[in-house]
Amino acid sequence: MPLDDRKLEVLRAVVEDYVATHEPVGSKALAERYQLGVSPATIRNDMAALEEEGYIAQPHTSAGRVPTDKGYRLFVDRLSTIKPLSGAEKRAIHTFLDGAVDLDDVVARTVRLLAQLTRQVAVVQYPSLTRSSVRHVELVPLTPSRLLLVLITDTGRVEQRVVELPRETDDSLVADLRARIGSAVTGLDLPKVANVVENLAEGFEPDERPTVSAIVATLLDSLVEHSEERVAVAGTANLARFGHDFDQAVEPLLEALEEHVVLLRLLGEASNPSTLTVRIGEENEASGFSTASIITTGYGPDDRAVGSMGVVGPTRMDYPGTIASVGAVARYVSQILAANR
Amino acid sequence: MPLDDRKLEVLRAVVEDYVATHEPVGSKALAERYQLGVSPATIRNDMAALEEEGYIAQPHTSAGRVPTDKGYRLFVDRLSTIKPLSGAEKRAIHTFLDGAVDLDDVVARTVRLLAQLTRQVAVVQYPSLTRSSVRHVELVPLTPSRLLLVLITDTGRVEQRVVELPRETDDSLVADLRARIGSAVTGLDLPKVANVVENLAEGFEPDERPTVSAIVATLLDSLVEHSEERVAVAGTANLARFGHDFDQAVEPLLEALEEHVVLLRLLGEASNPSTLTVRIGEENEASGFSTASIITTGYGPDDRAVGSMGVVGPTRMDYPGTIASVGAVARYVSQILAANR
DNA sequence: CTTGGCACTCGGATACATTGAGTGCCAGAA
DNA sequence: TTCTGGCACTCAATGTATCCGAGTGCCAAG
Repeated sequence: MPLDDRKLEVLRAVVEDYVATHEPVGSKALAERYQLGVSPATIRNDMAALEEEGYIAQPHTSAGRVPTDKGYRLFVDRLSTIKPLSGAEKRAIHTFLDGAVDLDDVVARTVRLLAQLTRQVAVVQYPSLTRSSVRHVELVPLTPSRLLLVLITDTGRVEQRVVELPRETDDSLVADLRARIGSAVTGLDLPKVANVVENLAEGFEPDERPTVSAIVATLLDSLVEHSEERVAVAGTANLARFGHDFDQAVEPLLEALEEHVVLLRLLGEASNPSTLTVRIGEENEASGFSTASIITTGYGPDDRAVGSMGVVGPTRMDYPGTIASVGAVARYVSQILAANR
Repeated sequence: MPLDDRKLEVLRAVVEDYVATHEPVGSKALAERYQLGVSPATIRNDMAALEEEGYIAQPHTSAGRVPTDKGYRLFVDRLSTIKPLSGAEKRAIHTFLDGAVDLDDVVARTVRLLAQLTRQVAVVQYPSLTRSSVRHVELVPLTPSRLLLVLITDTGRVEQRVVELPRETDDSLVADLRARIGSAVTGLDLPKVANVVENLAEGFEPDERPTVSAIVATLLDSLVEHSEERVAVAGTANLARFGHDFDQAVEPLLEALEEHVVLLRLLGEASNPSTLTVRIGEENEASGFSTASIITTGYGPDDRAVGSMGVVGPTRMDYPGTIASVGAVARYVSQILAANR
């Protein structure tokens, strides 16, 4: 049996009411609160059909209905329109993000802003190194046998590593190295740095090569091959506050939120800043997220996604509002990144 | 009535049993589990005396006793000896921390290690800028009218800020500036940088002064005056797992843990790495921490504290074990910082 | 000062009755 | 057909009564 328009209207009403009240919703309550133009008995029949198709379910026999994952999915895909942000929300985005002094600050402010707007847990990935290019490489001598390698990307990330040199090295060699490495890699995508840099040592005097190799090895190892993706999390207090919204324990969620590897998998890799993904309940393969929904989107300058951000909340979340918030914040952050390039 | 030795023994037993079982402890259970050498009736009398003095209390008439804040305080101050770490724990500290590649990594690993060892929420403050000195200053031109100011401290912190220049500036001026600012401030404590640097512009040509002033202003404003103290937090999942240990909601705790300003006040400023502070229950003036205890210590190379670290847990925590863990981790981190100097 | 005995207290567990929101189904109306 | 009102039924949640026992305070004897 196909679902006619009224049944879809009933599903929408069930979802909206359940999200608002957090209680199983019965036919009578629906008839009272929504203008469906039919009696509770008719709604009961429709609900029975919706249950038959798996869009809603009963926690127990004598209770109202609750949307299933499938029901939320249909709601998100076909029944909801994105709720425009309020003026206050728009203003909050601007005032919150405009004062950021550097990339770390942008990310920190963004994640707190998202958590505050959506009242859920927010996650923001730092711009991925593998999607960035080199803006500048700096070598800072610390002692004759140690130096600091600083790498600055076009997205504003600044990474540094201490390099232990195999022999004492004077400042002029360091300056020479800085110039040659710099001109070799500046402007390059980080994944391409590997190709360019690995034969760099050959252009030097034999007794300088070990030093060059040490630096190059550090550059490659920790910044290209083992480059860590970093993430920031905020709003875990919202988990405690609205934790009972999840039908299961919040503990596995909190654990997952501390496991950045898991988080990164959850964020997924967005190829395009303008696409927004909603994963509902069991659609998340990660364990512990069966009663959670995740809304993610990419961000980055000029439709080139350099990272992802999103929020994690109970499946019974306000999808239209949350989707609008995540989208708006991502767009504004993308603008900021584009302006700072 | 002064507390004789046996009464103190009883208090110790009450604390230990309550921490182990998390249940109010009665006279009979004490007589069975601890070799106090007296009958339950005698223990009852002692407990009545301890209650009279405010060291223990009864949740309700027909229940056992529970230590009060005052009881824990006495226990910590006079009745407990620091529990030596197990071999596994010592090994964990070493293997966990030895692989750190830079300061951010040291802090990140430390906070996770602490959370894991103590099974509580761990907090680590980054080495304070105000207690650090300048190791290196770098100016990286981004565009003709913007440059990146990078500051590296002796504790390994790397801070960067974008400076908008009032006019276009060529590389040679930047190089000159770098050299002069560098030689002026390298080695100086950050709080002293302000004095040295504010008249630096006077040594330059009049048309260069606005540029110099812009850089100096950024340096002062964001790195000396408004220098943010940063903190890392881990183990919030432990709050959920053992949250019922707190007699009240964990929500205000989670909120406080996201408010880094509050956290910094809680950590307090440790002047000496070897002193360790225990604040129990109501001794924490911060709201929401009335059933929490905080154990903090400073850390830093050579008995010079550059930051604090600690853990937050329920008042009914294993004080001897937690104190030992916090102390050991802080000492090892101090060593690492000393070695990397 | 310590101990065994004893009456007393009271939170928590158990059992059972009551309530009411909500359902499914059916017969009659539109 | 499709909708509606009526009605019996289900079952979680709530309330009530009762019991149980860990634990106490007190007292008199050792």
